[in-house]
Order: sequence, then C-alpha cells, then structure tokens
Amino acid sequence: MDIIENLKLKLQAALLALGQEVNLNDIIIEKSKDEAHGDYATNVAMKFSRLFAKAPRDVANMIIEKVDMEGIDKVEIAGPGFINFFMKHDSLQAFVSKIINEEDNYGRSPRKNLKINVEFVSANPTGLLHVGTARGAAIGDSISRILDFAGYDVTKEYYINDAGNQITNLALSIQARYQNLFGIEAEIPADGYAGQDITDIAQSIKDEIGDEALKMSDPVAYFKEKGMKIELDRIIDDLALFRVKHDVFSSEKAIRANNAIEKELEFLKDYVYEQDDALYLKTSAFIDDKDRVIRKGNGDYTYFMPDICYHVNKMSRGFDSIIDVLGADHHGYINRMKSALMMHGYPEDTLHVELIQMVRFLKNGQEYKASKRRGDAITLRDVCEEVGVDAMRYFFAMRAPSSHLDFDMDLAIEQSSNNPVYYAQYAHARLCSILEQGKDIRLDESGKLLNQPSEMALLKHLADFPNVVNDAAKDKAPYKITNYVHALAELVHAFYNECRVIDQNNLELSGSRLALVKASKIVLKNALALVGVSAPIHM
RNA sequence: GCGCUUGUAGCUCAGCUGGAUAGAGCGCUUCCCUCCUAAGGAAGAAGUCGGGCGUUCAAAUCGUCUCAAGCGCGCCA
Repeated sequence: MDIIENLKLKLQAALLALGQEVNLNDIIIEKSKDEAHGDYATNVAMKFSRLFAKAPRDVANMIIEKVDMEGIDKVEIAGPGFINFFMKHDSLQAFVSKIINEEDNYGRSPRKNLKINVEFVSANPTGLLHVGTARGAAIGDSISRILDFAGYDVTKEYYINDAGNQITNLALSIQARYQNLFGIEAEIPADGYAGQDITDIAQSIKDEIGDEALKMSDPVAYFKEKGMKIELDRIIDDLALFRVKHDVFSSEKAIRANNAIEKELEFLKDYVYEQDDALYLKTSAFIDDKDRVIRKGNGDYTYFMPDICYHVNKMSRGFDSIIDVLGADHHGYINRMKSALMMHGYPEDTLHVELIQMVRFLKNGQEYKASKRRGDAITLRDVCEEVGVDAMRYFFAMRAPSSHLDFDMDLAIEQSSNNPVYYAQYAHARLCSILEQGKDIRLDESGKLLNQPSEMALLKHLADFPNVVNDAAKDKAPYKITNYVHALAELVHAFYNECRVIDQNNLELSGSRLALVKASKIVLKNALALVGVSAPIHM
C-alpha cells in the first residue's frame, strides 16, 4: 500500500468521524522538506477550518484525535496548523523487499485498459532528421514510456504527409541530380532540396538500376516512392540511434484513399458552408475563434482537411485519447482540430497537444541555424555523436517542454563529464560496484537494521517512486522523472558517504545495507529507462 | 491590434491544484579519500520570484493592469 494514499484515507476517515465528508483528491499530503516537520505533512486542518468554524490549530487537534495511528510513530501540530506525520520505520523498511521482488516492475501500475495514441516527430521524409526535432522526439518517446509504465496501452505513431508538394519537390530534386549523373543539364526546383543527401540518393539509384529511370514513362512517381523510402529508412535509423521506435507509420495518401475526404465532408455537412468559392468549416461553433477554410476556391483541400481525416482515423482505431507532440508554432491549430473532433462527439480533452518550444542551438557563442534546403544542417545524428545520446535524452527530458531552451553545444561537448546525466549514471555505477564487491554477503531484505537518517531519507524516496510515475503520467511530464532521478542520485551519494556498506566485522548490517543498495539500483535504473537513458554498470 | 507561451541566483532551469527559512546544475569560497568509484560528500557566498494593484489567515503560485522576449493570427503546410 502506497504510504501517501494510505495517509489520505486515514485523514478522510478522521474527517468523516468529525462529520465532514471530503473528497480524497482534496486532501493534500506532501513530503516534509525539513526533518523537524516529520516525514509527511498535510494542510487539511487549515484548508477545512471554515467547515468547522474553528481556528486551524483547533481543527488539527480534533483531527489527530481521530486518526488511525497504524504505521505512524507520532503526529505533531506545527506552525499555523500543519499536521506533521512521523512514520514508524518499519512501514518504510518493508519497501526494501518489495522493490527487490518486483525489480523491473517496481513502480509499474496495473493495466488500465485505456488506449492512448502518441504521435510525435512526423517529419516529412525529405531529408535527414534535423536536430530541432530532437526535443520533440525525446519528449514524445519519454511520455510514451511513462504512460506505458503507468498502465496505459500506448501506440507510438509517425505521420507522413506524402500527398503534398514536398514529396513532389523531393522527387524532382532527386531526378535533377540523377540526370546530372548522366551529364544531362537539370535544375533543382526553387523550393526543392539541394543537400548532399539528395545527391547520395541519386547516386544510389544509379548504382542500383543504371539509366533505367531515364526511360520511364512516369519517372517522378518512381522517384517519389524510391526517394521517400530511402529518406524514411534513414530517419528510422537515426531515431533508433536516439532510442526511439514508432509502432505505426501512417501515410496521408493511405488515409485519403477510398474517398475518405469526401466521406468525412459528408459527415461534417451540417457544419460546412460555402463562401467566396471556398468551403468553410464552422469550427467557431465549438472552441475556435473563427471558421476555417477546408477546400480552396481552386478545388484543392487545405492541409486542415486531410488532417481532420487523420485524427478521425486515429479515433476510429479505438483510442481513448490521442496526444500530438507539436512545435509551439502550431499552437493556433489546437482549437480548430479539437473543434473538428467535437463535431464527431468526442469530448474536448480527447486530444491533448503537447507543445514543444523551440530550441536554440548555440555554437561558438552564436546561434547555429541550419536549413535542410541549403544542405548545411546539423542533424540529429551529428549531435548524438558529439554529445552522446544519454546526455541529449536526459537534457531534453529534464526541461518542461513549454520553456524556451538554449542548447549550448560547446558547453555540452566540453563539459560532458559535468553533464547532469553523468551524476545519475555515476550513482548507478557506484551501486553496482558495491553490489559486486559484496556479492558473497547474504542480503537481508527485511530492512530492519536501517535507521540512519541518510538510509531513511533514501528509503522514503524509493517508496515514493510509484507516486512520481503516476504524477508524471497525469501531467505528461518527463521532467518530473528526471527531477526524481536527480534527487535519488543525491540521496544515494549522501548515503554512500555517511554509511559504510561492506564491513566484514558486521555482516548483518552489511547485508541490510546491501539490500538497500540493490533496491536503490533497481529504482534508479527503472527511472532512467523512462526517459530513455542507460544505466551503466561501470564508468 | 488580438491570441498562445515565457520572464525565479552571474548562466541554464525546477518549484506555480496557494502553505512553514524560495530549490538544483554549472560557475565561485572553504573543508573531507590509510576505507566499497573524489565523475563523490559537507559547509558557505549569491535572489526586490519582471513591475504595480487586488483576493486570502497565508501569494513565486490565484485575479487584474503593465513592461519585456518568442511564436501564431493564410483559400501555406
């Protein structure tokens, strides 16, 4: 039983005994920052003092008389009316064996039977993955891992806009380079792609089929399909390097097949009207601030229309909710898409959009801008190789996505050994090293001999892990995991310095502490895995 | 002009369902390995939480006004 949840239930029961029925979610238990304030504290006496029409401290007194003291050592009233709980050590000590038994599954919630679709990256396969996509990739993947661990059934999805001009331009660009290889003069279109990767692709096609593409009746279709496949395979490789693997790749072309758009239009017909030759969707009837064009005067659909189909398609696959991880410049798009889904009867919160603020990459003290078109881009792979995947994953996960972020590449490269990720990894390596040296000592998983301040602080933090996972899942906030990891590493290092683990003259205590070391190692590894960071045995 | 996001220590950022002396990393000062990894620990200096007003027993947190930065406001995608 989770300690905080348990305390909430006790307080709820105490309040009920005093004649007040209170929602469990309105009872807030927080871990005390100061040891003098016990292990956990609550402000319920202050919060509900009005209900009793008494001073907060008097209410606190009434409450603590009714609280079930099972597992609690003592209770104190402090300050304006806080109730501080001092837990019996054995309720925390029990976590040692629990963690060791559950191992990789410690912190994992039971299946909730709720399906969530997380769409992220979704860069068009027209070039190598730009490093700007890294933050979204790290956040999207970490959210997926956290949700899975918290008991949701997660599908990681990648959407390819392969029906528009970008892919055509890609094909024309490759075709031009391909023709160049045969001495034929050809120009890359103005809004085409001129990077080295395009030349490489042309060369690989020549190596494979020689001059056959010169003789094709519809070479552009061939270059489209071939070019996209090669580009997408490279992206998948780069993402794999970044420890990201999507479950489903959806193509706009496939979504649009079988007159899906026309069928969707028919469904939406009550919300559609014509004006100035264009077709509008009445999104303002829901939560958008104005109506949106879905079909232009020339008969083409806007980007929005197939995107509605795509989101409806996702929902038709049985998801309870869907998450889009998007760049912050897409924020204007959220309410129109939610409105479209609401036309289908889905509640407003069915779609959650996680906006990722831009990252500015700084190199040599200057903003480092790059463009796929110009072919001088810094790619995701480049930075992974320079800085390391662990550092990048941790670095991006540890910041709230809504904050603007400067990524100083020089600093990240120069001071890689000072990067915060190493602090956590070092703690893990240390724990592994101790376990290795104490492998002949019998572990005591009872936790009974653990009572030093640094031991208890560590145990309390280990016990808190399942709460942190649920909280991170609720808020879709990977940085809550890295905050937890950092605090855990701190406690591990402090424990290491205060408590000698292996002592041949006191094998009982050694066995007890080794069990704590093992439990800490398990939790650290589980937590790091949630943000896609490795837990090395040696450093 | 309207909207979204952001403004917390020298730098990069947590904290914001209101709560007890505002936190971390880097940088700075001073200590700590005859002993399990010093990529570590202990202590310290450093902050008008952009600014004003308001709500409250209590505001970095809520409301409002204001200043500053980024981004959106397309029959682009």
